[in-house]
Amino acid sequence: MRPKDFEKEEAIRSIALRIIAEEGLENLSMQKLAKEANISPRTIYIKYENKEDLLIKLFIDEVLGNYEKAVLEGFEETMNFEEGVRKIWLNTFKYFKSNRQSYILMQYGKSSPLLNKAFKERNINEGDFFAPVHRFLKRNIKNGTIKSFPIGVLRALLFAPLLDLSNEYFEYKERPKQIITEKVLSDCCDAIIEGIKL
Amino acid sequence: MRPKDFEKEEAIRSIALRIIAEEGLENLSMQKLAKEANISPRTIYIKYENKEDLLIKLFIDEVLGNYEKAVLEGFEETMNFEEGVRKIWLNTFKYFKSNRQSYILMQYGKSSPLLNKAFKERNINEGDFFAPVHRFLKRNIKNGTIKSFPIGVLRALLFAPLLDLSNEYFEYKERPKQIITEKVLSDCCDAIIEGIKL
DNA sequence: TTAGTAAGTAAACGTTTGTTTACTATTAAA
DNA sequence: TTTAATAGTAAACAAACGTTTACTTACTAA
Repeated sequence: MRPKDFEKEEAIRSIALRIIAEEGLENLSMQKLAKEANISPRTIYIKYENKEDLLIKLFIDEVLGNYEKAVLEGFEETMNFEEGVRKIWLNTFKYFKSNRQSYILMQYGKSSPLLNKAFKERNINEGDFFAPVHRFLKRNIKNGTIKSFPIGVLRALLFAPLLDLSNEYFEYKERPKQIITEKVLSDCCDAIIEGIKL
Repeated sequence: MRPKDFEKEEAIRSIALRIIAEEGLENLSMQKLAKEANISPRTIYIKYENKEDLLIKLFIDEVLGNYEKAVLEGFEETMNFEEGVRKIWLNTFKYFKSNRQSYILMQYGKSSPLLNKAFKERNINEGDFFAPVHRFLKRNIKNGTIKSFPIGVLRALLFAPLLDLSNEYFEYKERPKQIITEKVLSDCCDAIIEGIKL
């Protein structure tokens, strides 16, 4: 049996992500994707059932998976609250900083009816990702270290501004005076921690 | 001269928004839009140059415009810091609560290459929206009421969690126990204000 | 009352869409 | 060296795409 060519599989994924991020999902077609990857359209259908299947697997495996891995690098749920939150903040910002594609796809995931549908069908909920962070937060509530908000609310308060800050970084990237310096980022993190601690 | 039928114009806009929010931008076609609005495709081209023009005007006028109006209702830039921030929080949440479509389109706007391109071409920047809020924030920095972050950073810290909280509200809407109660929302607002005040 | 004009329609334009058919290439196992 | 099976290709399919052409309708100003 002829073995799969994993280089082709990788090409399909990376080129698809590039087109979505740079030209928008509405401009991703199977034929365009095949052409840019130098393969026949049929080859995509060997690896994915159809376009919807491709998009969903792309998002769950590549976007969410890589994001989670980058964010949790070096994070231990036994860290103290300040240390843990700061670690996640720096990891997240570092990841998006060198990876604008992921930022765009992440935002896209929040609004896409297709992906929301897929998540419901597969019974995937947000708690399945970042489980160590959730346990970390729960422990710190029990400890009495932080205010007792529902997990989803804590996640919003602690990490939602990060996506906007990453975007702010891109907006001003070409300008002479960088706005999101390490100091600003660190001060932001402090401000948020301050408001959430008991 | 035969006058424009404004009901048709309104139908085009509201149906287009519905399709984008419920089925995704990739499923909005001019023919589908015309069919659902009970008009000829040609009629859309009387009111908009092409599909891109329709999408951009739709987003700037309907989505951003209505959002700004709802958020600023009853807000005065002379309010004191806590009062002003709380007003915006409650307005925003109330708006998204009864208007999930806008939430989805708002998120879409953040990721869409098409809209980002349009903003650059037209020299629209975020400062053009919510000017009263920006002046309000600047005054409170000068006052020494709050920490001296760049405006874009303050905006992220103060208002970014709101979008996620609105989504959290939807996620749990059908469940017996509501998570985002008025009390939780108010406590969140307090926590953020606490971290930002000097 | 009528002439002029923009609004609107029905139907079609050439392209591109997602996907499939019919075929060839490449490899592991027998 | 042959066999069986999957990977991959080139070309095509009907359907849908954005947009336009040719025409009709409805109203205003003269």
